[in-house]
Amino acid sequence: MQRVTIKDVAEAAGVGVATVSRVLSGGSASPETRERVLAVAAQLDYRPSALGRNLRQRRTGGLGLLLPDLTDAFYGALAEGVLACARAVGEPVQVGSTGGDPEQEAELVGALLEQSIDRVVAVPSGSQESWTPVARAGMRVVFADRLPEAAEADTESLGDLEVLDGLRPPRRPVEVPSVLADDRTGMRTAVRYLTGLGHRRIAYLGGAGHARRVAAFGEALGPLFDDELVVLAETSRDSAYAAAAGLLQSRTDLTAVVAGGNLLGEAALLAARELDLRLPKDLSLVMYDDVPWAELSAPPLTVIAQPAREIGYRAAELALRPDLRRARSVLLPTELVVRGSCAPRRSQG
Amino acid sequence: MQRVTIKDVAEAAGVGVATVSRVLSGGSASPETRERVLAVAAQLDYRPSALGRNLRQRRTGGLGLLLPDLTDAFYGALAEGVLACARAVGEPVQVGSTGGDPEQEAELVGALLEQSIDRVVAVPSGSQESWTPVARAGMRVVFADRLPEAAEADTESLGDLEVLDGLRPPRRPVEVPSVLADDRTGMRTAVRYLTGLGHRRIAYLGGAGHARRVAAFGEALGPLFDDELVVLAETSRDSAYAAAAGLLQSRTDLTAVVAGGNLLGEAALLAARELDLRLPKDLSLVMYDDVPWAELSAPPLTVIAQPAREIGYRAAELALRPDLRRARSVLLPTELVVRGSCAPRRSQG
DNA sequence: CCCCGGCATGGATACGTTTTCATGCATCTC
DNA sequence: GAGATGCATGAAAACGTATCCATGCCGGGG
Repeated sequence: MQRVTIKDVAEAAGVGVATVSRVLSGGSASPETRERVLAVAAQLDYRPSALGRNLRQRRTGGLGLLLPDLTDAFYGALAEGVLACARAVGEPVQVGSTGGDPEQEAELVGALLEQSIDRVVAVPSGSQESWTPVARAGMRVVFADRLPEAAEADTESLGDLEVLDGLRPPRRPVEVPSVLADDRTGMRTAVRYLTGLGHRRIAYLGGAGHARRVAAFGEALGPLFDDELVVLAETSRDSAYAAAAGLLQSRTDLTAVVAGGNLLGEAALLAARELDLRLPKDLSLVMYDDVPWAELSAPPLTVIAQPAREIGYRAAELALRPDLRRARSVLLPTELVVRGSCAPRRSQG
Repeated sequence: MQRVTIKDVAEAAGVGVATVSRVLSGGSASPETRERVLAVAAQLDYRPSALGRNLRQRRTGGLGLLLPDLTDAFYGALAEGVLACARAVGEPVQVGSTGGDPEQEAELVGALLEQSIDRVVAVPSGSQESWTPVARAGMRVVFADRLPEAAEADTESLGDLEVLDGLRPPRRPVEVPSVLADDRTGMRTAVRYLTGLGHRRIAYLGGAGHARRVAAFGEALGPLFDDELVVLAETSRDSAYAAAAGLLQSRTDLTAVVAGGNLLGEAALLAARELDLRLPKDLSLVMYDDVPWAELSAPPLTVIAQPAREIGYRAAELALRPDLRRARSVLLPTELVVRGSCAPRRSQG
């Protein structure tokens, strides 16, 4: 199983390897030479080896994609978007599933580094501090769906920062472009919808990395906000269920829940059923992500639709297209799709 | 942004590059040298470049994964299995989504070839004829979930084959291992369950590449089989819905449907609702794939559960682990999970 | 004492490509 | 017509690694 190399083509065509390379990569060559080389290459079924090219150019083409969980329909759709864009520009994509674990994420980033893959779209699980170095190291990162959160204010690390600031001029922060759904208005729409139905005790059932949404939730609720009604789960169905069950069980006064993802919506539905809470009579539910089954569940779910596929596509575009080099971040609109899982708050009793 | 190379490490440690390479890849070296090299490498934060290694070894590590659609929960879970196994052995995986289109699949295989990635797990969309050459070319292929189908008997290509057979001794077929769910017993269980409930007109709503399932369906149904009650859709939600709607609309005599995948189940549910068919009173439905929402839909769906994640994991194992080189194919059990979408056939009326 | 085997080591080579640079030829300009 | 300009072309270098092979050292056996 000998591979046909550029050298073989060159010999067969009676030209130098440089000429073959030029012809194949669009450089200049005389028409007759070009034609001959192309003919020979086609006849030998020559395929340039990405290995040689990559080594020479000190970089691997292609795109890394890091996300928490392909089992989550939202990320599945997002991934499809990324793949679609990558295919459009002819780049391969290497996928890693982090399980929401910063350590695994770091490992996967390391693997990309090792492969000299220098473009990545990521749904980040790690902290901002863990991403800054990789962006600064020259990797072209695009965040999708959410931004990494600052590590919790650790006095020691703060001290470090101050020392560093004293020694060197403050480094300008690395600009990492991102493609996000507009959580602010999305959340506001949902919350207003619920408050409009008379709900006052509204909970947010979220996941790790939902700081922005929680903030938006708080902002939208205003004085009604009660931080005990915000529950964050890990990136797993079990954890989501535990969080949902815990929330519904401990806070019997709440009348509405916003689930920050389709896994969390699933969990809420399951937990509610377990506790014999009827939707929408006993509990109103708004779920993030307009997954196909939202329409099929009992009751059909009112959802905040995010353009998952487009988020992925745009993010990949930002990462791959050189003409978007200096591109800024993108905020995509969401849409409240009203179905049957919300009802006016029934009078106490 | 200069990369630290093995040469840098060698110089810093005062040894030759060969020694560094040996130490890092487990070759023999004196203990003190080894220690020094490792220390220097760690201190310089040296990461071997996959580029150099790959070129030298004329092969890229890693695994290709080709499947029809990441939006399909079944393939999402399968992909998670593949990724889990790959991570366990430290190999990156390159994912391509074919959309069920043989042409795109071929293109993606080409991309893998170009990258010198020589191991792939595939949910094949192309014909057997399109896969044989790639397996024969030395790529280590493992089929997951289904096998490629023989191209439809085309007289011309048959002629070609005969000519070739005349010229050379028949080539032994390439053994491509596979990891499949046991469609035969799975389907039989489902069909028996439905016939046991009194159903006689049972349809199979399948997708492309479901030849094996159709065969199993026919076998299980025996004399009740009616090939007009087998409908195959393309790999898309639209196509699935069209097929489902067409089936339910044209064959009002049928009382039960087996949907060959969760997308098809979705479609059947949607179409039934559109036609005001109530489940399970007017129509019984068994769906392949125990997706999380099966429990949440109205009614909860009776499903044939396939171990999607394990299928992926085992397939990746077969592709990646060298000690399984001569491994044969694997058949994994399915399970009928009875919920609420099937009922006894109501007496004609 | 000498030779030989074993082992640690480093130099050199090859992997397949792109790109730089020099060369040669032809055409254009004054 | 001579020098200048342009273009097509090929030789060679470089990318970072693994491996072959030769070298030198050591110790043990004859």
